[in-house]
Amino acid sequence: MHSQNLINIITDALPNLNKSESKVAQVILSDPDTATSSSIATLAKKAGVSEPSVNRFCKRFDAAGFPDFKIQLAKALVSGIRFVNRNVNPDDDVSSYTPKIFDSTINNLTLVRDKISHSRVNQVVDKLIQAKRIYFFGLGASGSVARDAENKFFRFNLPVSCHDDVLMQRMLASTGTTGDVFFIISHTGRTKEVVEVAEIARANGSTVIGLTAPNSPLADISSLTLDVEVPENTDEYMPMTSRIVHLVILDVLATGVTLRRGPEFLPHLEKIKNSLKPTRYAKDS
Amino acid sequence: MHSQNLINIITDALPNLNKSESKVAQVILSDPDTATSSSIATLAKKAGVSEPSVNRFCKRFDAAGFPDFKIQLAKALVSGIRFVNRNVNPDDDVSSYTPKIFDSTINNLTLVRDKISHSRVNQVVDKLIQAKRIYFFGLGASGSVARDAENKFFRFNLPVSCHDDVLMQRMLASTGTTGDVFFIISHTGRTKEVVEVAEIARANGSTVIGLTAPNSPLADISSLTLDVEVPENTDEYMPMTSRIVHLVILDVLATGVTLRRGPEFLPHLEKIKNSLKPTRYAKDS
DNA sequence: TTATAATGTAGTAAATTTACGTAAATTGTA
DNA sequence: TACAATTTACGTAAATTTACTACATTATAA
Repeated sequence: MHSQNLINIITDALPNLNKSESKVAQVILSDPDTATSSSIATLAKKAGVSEPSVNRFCKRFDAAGFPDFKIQLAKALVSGIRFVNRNVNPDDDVSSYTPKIFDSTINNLTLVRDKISHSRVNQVVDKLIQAKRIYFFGLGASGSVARDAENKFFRFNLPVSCHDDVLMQRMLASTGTTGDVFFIISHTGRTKEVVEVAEIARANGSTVIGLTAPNSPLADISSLTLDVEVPENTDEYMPMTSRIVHLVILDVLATGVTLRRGPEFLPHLEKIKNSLKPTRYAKDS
Repeated sequence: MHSQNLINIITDALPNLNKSESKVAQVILSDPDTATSSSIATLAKKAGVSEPSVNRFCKRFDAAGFPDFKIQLAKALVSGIRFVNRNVNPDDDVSSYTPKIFDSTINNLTLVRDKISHSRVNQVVDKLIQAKRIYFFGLGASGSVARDAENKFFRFNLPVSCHDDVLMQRMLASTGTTGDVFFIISHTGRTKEVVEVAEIARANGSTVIGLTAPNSPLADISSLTLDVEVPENTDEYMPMTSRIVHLVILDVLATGVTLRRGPEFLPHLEKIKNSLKPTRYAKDS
């Protein structure tokens, strides 16, 4: 587990803070970057509290004092959450919105990296290894995620397929049996058709793995879920980044499967890689 | 542009430093972590120089003073750890390989974020806005990227399609005309079929935009390229992350197009979003 | 009302920075 | 090469800023 980010720690502690402590917290969270270059006096004034209150605040979060706190804060900023809440504005130009979109994606990846359940990942890898067949299902944007997953998992010499057609999904789900794994990808986990397909699959004894939002109908019906909690889009210009988190999680799963297969499996992967060589121009042309 | 790592900067400057400056540098570099929690007096003593010398050293490296320097140093330490390529080892368990894969992806996104040419992005957005038709082409893993792009760009009320079939791509390229944009996605930029398709498209006067590796055959033949330089995979267990970088760049482009369309275009996007509502279970069920 | 926790005031200690002077190094000249 | 002249490097000490401590006051809860 990654050491929990100081900013997250403060955010989590927010409800349990005293009046003046929470004033300090708010000022720091609203602009952590300037906080790292402020003196204790400046910060105290901005928060409307006394200097010792700021100092006590720092000690509450396991810092030796104010300067030490600033250093921890600076570290926390680099490790991820400096990207918090930077919306794309209608009057942004390229050099504004480009890094914002990258940062938003990076931020979500960081959050999921620190939050994802390793034991759950392990369980899913177990299921995938034991599977007689794997189906990747997704609709809309999740359709291309499913397709990408197929492209990765066929390498394991397993019967793998992906489907973005609801009727096809229904039919396959109804013919599934124990040992078949239906890996269902959905951002919201609330699309009726998708949930129904999951129900059908489970009714037939198949394993359903949901890569989706926690506490969603799809998560409830799945045998096993990989929870992806990506904050809702804050503005209409910021693209949906859950797809990308899904892809990385599938990368993790594929790596998990590869590692379980052991080193004797590597030549097989190498063979697949080499099969593409003749289709390419040589590197030093 | 993001600044380079402070530790690298100091290391690079080492030969050009004064006697006492280099003493300070050595003490800092030998144990940067304790340096971040030392006072200027401690550090000066350890280096065998006066306190103002340490202060001057800090200012030489664009810090406001010693405390500011320590903060920059702390940041550099955190980002440095992540920048080291942490390979997946055959005996890694879940809690080892999971964060490594996330970090590798995050690193690549960070690199591209800092390197991508904003003017180039702008030019591509121009072309996409003016396009009479847009075709997204990709093979293999890039096929699902192309598909994702279609899913995003159809919202702009433009004739958009995606194709992962080489023959289809050839035929479409040969029927293209001025005003058509062929957006070709390729990790290596060296797949012969893909390069040939690009050649055909250009021969017919169409615009070819390459989202691919710089200096590759595809980049050479394209009208406009978005260079993605993702370091080669260092070990066989680490998945290819260029797909993900491609997706984020497409997010950036889509945002660019949306912004150019102006706020009067938002209701159209909203309409598309709302069209999906009836397919979903309500949020508070 | 009393006890306890929370916050602020004022003073103190520590740390950092500035100003200035001396020493060292560099450059130019004889 | 030797000897200024000039620049640069460095340290001392004082000034200033910053952070912390001890104690007083206010608010809160029992």
